[in-house]
Amino acid sequence: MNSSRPVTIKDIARRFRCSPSTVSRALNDHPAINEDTRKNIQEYAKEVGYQRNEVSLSLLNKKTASLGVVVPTISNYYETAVIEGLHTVLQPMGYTLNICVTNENYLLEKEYLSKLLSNRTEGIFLSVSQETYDSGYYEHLESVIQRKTPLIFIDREYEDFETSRATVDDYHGAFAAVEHLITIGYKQIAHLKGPNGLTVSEQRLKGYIDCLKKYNMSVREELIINTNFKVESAIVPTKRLLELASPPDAIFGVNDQVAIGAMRVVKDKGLRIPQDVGLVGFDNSPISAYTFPSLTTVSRPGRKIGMEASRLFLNQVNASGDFLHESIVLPSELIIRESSLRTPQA
Amino acid sequence: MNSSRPVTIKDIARRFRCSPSTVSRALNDHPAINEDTRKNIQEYAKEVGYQRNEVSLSLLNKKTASLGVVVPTISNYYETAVIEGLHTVLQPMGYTLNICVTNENYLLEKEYLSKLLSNRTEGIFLSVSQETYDSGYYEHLESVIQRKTPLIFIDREYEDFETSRATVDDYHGAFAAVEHLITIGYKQIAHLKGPNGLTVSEQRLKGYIDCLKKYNMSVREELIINTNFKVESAIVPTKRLLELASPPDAIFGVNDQVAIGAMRVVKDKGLRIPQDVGLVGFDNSPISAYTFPSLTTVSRPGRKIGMEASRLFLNQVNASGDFLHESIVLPSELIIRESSLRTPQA
DNA sequence: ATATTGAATGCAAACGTTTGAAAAAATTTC
DNA sequence: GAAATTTTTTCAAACGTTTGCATTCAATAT
Repeated sequence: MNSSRPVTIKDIARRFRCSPSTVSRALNDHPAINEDTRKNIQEYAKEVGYQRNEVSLSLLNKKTASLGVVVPTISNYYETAVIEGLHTVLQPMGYTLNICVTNENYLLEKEYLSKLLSNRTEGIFLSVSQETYDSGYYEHLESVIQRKTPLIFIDREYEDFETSRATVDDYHGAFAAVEHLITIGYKQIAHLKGPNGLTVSEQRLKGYIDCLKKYNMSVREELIINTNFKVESAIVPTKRLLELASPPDAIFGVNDQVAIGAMRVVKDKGLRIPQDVGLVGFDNSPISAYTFPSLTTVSRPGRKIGMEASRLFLNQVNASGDFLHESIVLPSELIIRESSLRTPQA
Repeated sequence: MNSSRPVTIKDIARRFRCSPSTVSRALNDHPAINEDTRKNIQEYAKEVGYQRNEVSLSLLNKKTASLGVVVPTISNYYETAVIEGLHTVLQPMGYTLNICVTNENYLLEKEYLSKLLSNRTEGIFLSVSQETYDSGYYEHLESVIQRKTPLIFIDREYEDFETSRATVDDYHGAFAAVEHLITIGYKQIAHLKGPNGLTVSEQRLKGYIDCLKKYNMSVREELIINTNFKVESAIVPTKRLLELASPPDAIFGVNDQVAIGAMRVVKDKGLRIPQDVGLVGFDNSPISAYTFPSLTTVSRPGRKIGMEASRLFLNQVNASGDFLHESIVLPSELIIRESSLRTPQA
């Protein structure tokens, strides 16, 4: 070991032959401290690089000013946008964000939550992992609730859980996307859906199906294929779609990544976008505006979600006595670009 | 306030009319504890949801098992890959990663470092922000050094700083990219460079220039234009390039985002890739394999960097006495795809 | 019956800081 | 010059946990 012990208030007290209390007060500009004493101590502290041990303070005050952000991944545009939003509101308030990436893994999520509680985190923002969703376990959430640590769901959620949540209206976003394709004149619309069980996947699927139904279009099972949100997971499914006897003339991807993967396959096949195949994604990731053709997509206000989630957290912290949990649903917005803009056909 | 006080070891002791020590030992399976006592206490603890207060332990043991990861952004593939690599090695060892995003902001970086030190973080992985780079300030780093907290530079670095570092060989990656373009037969190679001052920008620029020189090709100032790594920042520069009297027949982008932006502009102009304009990016981001045409790029081993950085940290922690700082430079690898593969021309 | 052993538990200090109350020191007042 | 007042400093407890050492109590050996 080569780490020298950090200098403490006691060290300084010894140096000045005074009590730790005096040093503490001097450093905190307490009025009842002699001006000279204060100056000397502050100077010396600076000189030796004294830095308050926040750990001890946390213990004393039972306040850690740290918040947990538990997400399945940080390699998506949306997740990083949410984190940015949380950051924007909470960092200036002195909170530290402890970002935990679960990789869609239940055990890891559980471990992180337990660790956050042990570390006396003051609040947790959670987007549950896919495994958690699949397994249906939620005891690890119970312990958060039991501790009365504010728990805010972001994005994905357990329907039947008593907490605040900030989510995007995936359903209407998907609905609008499909409605747009229909309006343009596409007849056979496929959906590259997300993993089963996740709210986002299911809501978008539902929007897709309901919209087809509204317009009296048949819902063909073979036009709905699973992906895992990643670009490469769209390749095989899209190929399968295009090889169908009656292939789709439009594809609605569960996110931009998947839509971009599909775009590649469609072009490889020699088909034109949007003339032969229309394409819509989801997320409005930065790159979607610069693909060729640019990608029609549904914008999710990630930053805003982060900021709203922060607000929900703060509400709960400031609430006296009983607190009613809030659900915020932000609208998503269709962004029409080239990939779906062929001249409308009846 | 509605948060009920978490149950402590003292609470349990009171309940069993025994001392806190006994409870502590019982919970930790200390051998000198009566089997019945142990079982009763453990059961009760579970029942009331006791969870060890790690804050107090941190104070007692002077160990926080938390590490700081300070990065300018998490919205790039590379950065998230690095974090994933750190995570892979350090999470299983019980370390918590505290991810701090500086948004390229010097003051924020400074604040984060100071906070991490105050929280007695046991090590810091740092990719300095652009502002820090520009300003040339580094007092905030001095305090880390002074504290003998292990500091590992990832990616960007201060050349003249006494620490360990894990970086990618940007220079040779860029060199290889440009050499490849030259070999294929491109004659006028432009470079969309990164922000001034950053090691990655400068190293790639240097690789580009040195390679041109090696092949006796002129370095045309007007073919080198700045971007900020983001896709949209490539649009105007690329347009300018293509409108030159003697436009480039190939473009080397400082990263994939920029290259993809350029790709869009080139195609909008009606030029073909790779026939009319060759294109190479940097990062091997997932999407680069699926653009149309797919993007030739230089792969940066982000995950590996994270893992190597972890190793450097662990070395330093386990070192007895004086520790010699290490510099690890991992090779980057040229990934040849469609965007540069026209049939070679002399 | 007493000494010896062994098992089980308790005591007290420690980690670094803050803070109300008490004490000490310096200053003012009469 | 003593009392009253004000200024400055110290004391002690608290936050929750662990741990070396001391203690207690019962069982065994002499």
